[in-house]
Amino acid sequence: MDYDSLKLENQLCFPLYASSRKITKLYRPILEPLGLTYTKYITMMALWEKDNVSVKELGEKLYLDSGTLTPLLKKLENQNLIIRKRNPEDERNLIVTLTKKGKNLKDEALKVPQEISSCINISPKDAKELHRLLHLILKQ
Amino acid sequence: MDYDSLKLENQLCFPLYASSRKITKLYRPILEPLGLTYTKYITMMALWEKDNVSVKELGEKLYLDSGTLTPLLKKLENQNLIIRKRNPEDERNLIVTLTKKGKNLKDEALKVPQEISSCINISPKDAKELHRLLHLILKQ
DNA sequence: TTATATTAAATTGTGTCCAATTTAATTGAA
DNA sequence: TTCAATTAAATTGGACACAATTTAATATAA
Repeated sequence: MDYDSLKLENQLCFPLYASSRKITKLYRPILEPLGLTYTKYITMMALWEKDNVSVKELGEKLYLDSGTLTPLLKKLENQNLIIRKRNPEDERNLIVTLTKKGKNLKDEALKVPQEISSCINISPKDAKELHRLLHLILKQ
Repeated sequence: MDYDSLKLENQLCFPLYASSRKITKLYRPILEPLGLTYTKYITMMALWEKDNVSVKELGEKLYLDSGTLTPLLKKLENQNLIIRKRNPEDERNLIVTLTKKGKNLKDEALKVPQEISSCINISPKDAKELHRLLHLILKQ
């Protein structure tokens, strides 16, 4: 019987899972002064790219559903970073809009990618290749 | 001002995080008939490779701490897959041992990697490269 | 020896994630 | 039209993750 396929070392998902958590952990102390968690941070990144979007659209971009986003967006609203408002054209849709404070946070956030990249030791070539492979999985 | 570093598309962590969750989601329905979650599954894989290990050793292998492992191991014990026992030589250590049922589950689990790999479309070459890059991050 | 330091698990509290269900609004077919 | 389907968020409940603290056992230095 061949049990090799059950060895941790031969898994692809396990290092994916472990390294994802490892890097999220790196973000924690860097984001904490901005009042953001990692999930809040990627949500803000999505909004900095495109404002006035529905929860559905945000969820598609972030690969998250309303079960995760609804409470998260409520917290961001409590922090006065966003406003949540129903779309008058179609009240089923909730539109998320950045506040002035939310927009201004972008400048403070500029240092985050810098600090992170100084923590992760990977060559530009490897980074590009990793990026390609991850999107390969994500896009199927 | 250059905001490109804040675009989701330019992140390395974001696709890592998103694809990790995506693949964990693939495991859910496959592991469910075995009574396992993904975290339980990797814990069992570690134990199938090496039995009679402490929580600390298990945590080092899985990159998890006692805050995650303690409740998880209690559940696995309730399922009669493992036994938890203090080491008489040093009562601080808790030793985790597979039961007969836990050992037998390995044969059932053999089909899991097969089913998963049929869901993920990646060439052997790309898989090998992805494996290398993830371990590069994990090992630093 | 004995008080202090260290170590290993367990506990506590917060923040996700997600499946499944519910609620409310809109669409569409008879 | 009108009632059944569809859609978008919100809610609920269960399972992690992890920082920080606590508890208990062991090691060590004065």
